[in-house]
Amino acid sequence: MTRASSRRPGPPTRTERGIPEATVARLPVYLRALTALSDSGIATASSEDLATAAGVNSAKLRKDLSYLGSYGTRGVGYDVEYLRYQIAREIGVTQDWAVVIVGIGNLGHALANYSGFGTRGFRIVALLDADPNLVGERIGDMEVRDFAELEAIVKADRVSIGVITTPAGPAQEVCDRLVAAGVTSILNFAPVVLSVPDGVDIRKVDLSIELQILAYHEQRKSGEAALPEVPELPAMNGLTDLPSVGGGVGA
Amino acid sequence: MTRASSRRPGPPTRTERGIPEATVARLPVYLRALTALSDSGIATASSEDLATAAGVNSAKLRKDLSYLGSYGTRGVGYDVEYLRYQIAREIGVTQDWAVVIVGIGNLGHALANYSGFGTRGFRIVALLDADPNLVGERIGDMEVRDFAELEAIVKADRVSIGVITTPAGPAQEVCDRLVAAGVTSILNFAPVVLSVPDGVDIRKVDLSIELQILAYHEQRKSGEAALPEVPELPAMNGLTDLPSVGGGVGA
DNA sequence: TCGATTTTGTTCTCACGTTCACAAGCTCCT
DNA sequence: AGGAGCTTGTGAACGTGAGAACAAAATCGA
Repeated sequence: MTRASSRRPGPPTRTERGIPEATVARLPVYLRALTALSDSGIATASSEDLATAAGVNSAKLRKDLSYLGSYGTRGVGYDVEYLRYQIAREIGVTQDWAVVIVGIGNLGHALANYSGFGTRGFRIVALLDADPNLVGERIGDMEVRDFAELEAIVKADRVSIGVITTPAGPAQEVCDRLVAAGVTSILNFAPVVLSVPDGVDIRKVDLSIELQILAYHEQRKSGEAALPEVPELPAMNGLTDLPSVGGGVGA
Repeated sequence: MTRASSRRPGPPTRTERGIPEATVARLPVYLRALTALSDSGIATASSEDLATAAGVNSAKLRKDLSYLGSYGTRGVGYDVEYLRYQIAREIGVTQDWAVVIVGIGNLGHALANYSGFGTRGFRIVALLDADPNLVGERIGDMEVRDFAELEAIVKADRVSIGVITTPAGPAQEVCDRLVAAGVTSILNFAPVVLSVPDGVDIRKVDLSIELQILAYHEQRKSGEAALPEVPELPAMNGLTDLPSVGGGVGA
């Protein structure tokens, strides 16, 4: 505890038992690669094999794994099953996490039907929507329940992860309700920036942002020097249809 | 060309007219924030206003925008409409990009119905699936067509972006066909690592990876020191059901 | 016209992430 | 037993990204 001040500047301040965020984001990829190897009956794999399967280079993979401990054998490689278990444990998917999905539109439907929810470790305990027309509908072996039941469900099932698949409009309110009910991790598919208090983790998945990033690079490829000629002032007149009331920064 | 060697070490080697990847990933967020401000009738906004709306800090926002040029006015802020146009142009969404979606399962359905496809700038020109039972089905104002028509469609509509929403199995083959047909940007929802030749951009959206990242942090919160006790060798015996044929690195 | 005030654009520094390269350590063969 | 041959784990160099801080430039009021 009091040794906190004695942290020497030697290594890049490897946080106490903390794994770099970039590494955390790759662990699930390694986990999937290991599962695939295991399913093929491969018992041992080198960092090179694993790296290829995971789509990264082997030095990065070895460094990532080194944050978890020394689970390999020099001159041999990694035991697939053993490493798989260690990574699963580190991520936390050896236990089950209860998940609620809020907003049963097209996307909510798709996620609800996602067989096995991608990977084991997650259990959908409720599908919620505020639309009375949707409540009661059966999806797979689940039934859509009223959003008003949120608090009871979160408490009863110890739900720690919420998935928001509502439109942008109600997303912040849904988020607030989730947090108030005790959910501490949120996966947001709505195209808005949600604000949450400290201690709540939030991740965002945004189709249109991904497409726009692709478009940027695409433009660089085909266009190269054929950019739209940098119009210093395009047809701005007439584009601003809105009255611009109260426009501005301060008042 | 020959000036390549004369690159001085002054700034962090700001790539020739190249925008840092981290900045590119944020530009769509700024674009959305600007659109929201514009819709509210705000005509001018400071970097602080914009940063709040976009969920970043203002220094980062200003630095990001500085890569595009000097589009603000000191002491005043940014003209919302003007900046919005400049960012849209830089990203490339002032033109229309033709998109095909391959794999019309639950997720493909959801994306096909996604009204306006999130943001303007993208036009779905075809929904493709290899399943004869799906071909012909109407979704919105589109009809599912046979995957075999891919090449013809890509050529006819100058499709540069492909979205893969198939299961993991056929994803790599679909990807290869897309690339062979001339698609140079791919958005992959299938839970596999796709390999593509140089010059083809690929981005991945993976629900189960996102959930696992959340689970990792969640475990840190509640568990803290209550990790599953680091079993050095768990119930490994019996877990490896598979014959382990040809298992190993070399042969 | 001039100074006060505001806000941008940029520089500098630090932290993080990636990659290289190699010593340490394991297995296998003789 | 001992050396040859691999493969891991890690130290060090390098590149990218984030944030603080400040000079430059614009507006506004007197």
